[in-house]
Amino acid sequence: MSPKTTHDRRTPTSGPQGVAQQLRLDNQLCFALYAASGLVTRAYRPLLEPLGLTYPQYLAMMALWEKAPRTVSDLGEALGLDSGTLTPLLKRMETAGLVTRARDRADERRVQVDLTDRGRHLQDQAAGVPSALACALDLPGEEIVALRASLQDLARKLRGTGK
Amino acid sequence: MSPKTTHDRRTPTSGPQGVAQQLRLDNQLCFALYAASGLVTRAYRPLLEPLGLTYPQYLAMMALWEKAPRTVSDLGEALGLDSGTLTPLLKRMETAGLVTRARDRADERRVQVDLTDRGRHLQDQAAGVPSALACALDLPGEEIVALRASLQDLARKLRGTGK
DNA sequence: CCTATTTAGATTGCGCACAATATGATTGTG
DNA sequence: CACAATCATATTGTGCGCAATCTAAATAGG
Repeated sequence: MSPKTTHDRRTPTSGPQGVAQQLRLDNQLCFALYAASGLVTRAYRPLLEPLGLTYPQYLAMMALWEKAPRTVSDLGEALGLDSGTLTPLLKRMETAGLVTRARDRADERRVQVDLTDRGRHLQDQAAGVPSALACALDLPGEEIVALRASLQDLARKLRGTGK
Repeated sequence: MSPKTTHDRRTPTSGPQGVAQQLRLDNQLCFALYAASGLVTRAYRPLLEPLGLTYPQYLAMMALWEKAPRTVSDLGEALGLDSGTLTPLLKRMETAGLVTRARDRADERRVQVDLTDRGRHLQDQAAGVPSALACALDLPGEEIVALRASLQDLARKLRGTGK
């Protein structure tokens, strides 16, 4: 939290017309990120609908396929979501028969989320999803790697300042 | 995490360990995008709160600062949002005194959204937001440009397949 | 003209997403 | 042991975001 910031003098776009230019949607990295993220979620929808999953649920399943059982907060840390989002999401997945939720015997504050057989089995059906989407993205492999690295770099920096 | 490829198993683009490896969160460009987008929205929150705006509302204001009045669908096209999202969002902004919504006299199906004086004035107060966030991102200018270009490229490709 | 189709928004219902708050379990301290 | 502080999760309220559906206005075709 810097008290007074004077960083608006360093860009070549500052000045009388600078502000309006900076506030243009097309010039904003952040809007490009927002728009691309929404488009990707939409692109997943038809692929995930046969599996009965939404995109955030699919991400939660991926986290569980990597490691289960795990606690709600562990899952939240992996996904960058809090309990206010995860609790209802996991309840829906429990209703769908994909996961179980049970209080940890050793520490009753925790809830252990585990996969059901059906949830585990879903991984086989999801096997084709990443490549199907990669196909829709139609980006060269190097660019995917570079883009992912840039985004992870950005995320790392924001995580530092955020919390 | 060596990017070395081994034998193909079932999928055409299988990675080092096959399906399980492809379904790892960290290997997914899409999750990197999802996570980064959420982090950026969170990073904007404290900057926009003094202006009384949420992040999507801020994007809508930017679109209106570029051109106003404009119709709901025109705004929706610029932002990649539909009327189900925009109608309540614009109503909240109307309640906040930032915009007006009025049926087009010439074509009563359309609703023209325009800025109020207060809405126009807000642009001055928002002038420091992009640079403050750029500061938080802490990315070299070239990388921002490259990242934005990659995201826009990706968005263009997805827009083609989506609709 | 007069109906049929198309178009622009609004509405409804569901699912994230998060801040603020509440609840109950565990840990720390005297 | 008491009891305050902390911790993990749940709940509540607000705001996106979209599919499906509805309404009214504009346009097309006969």
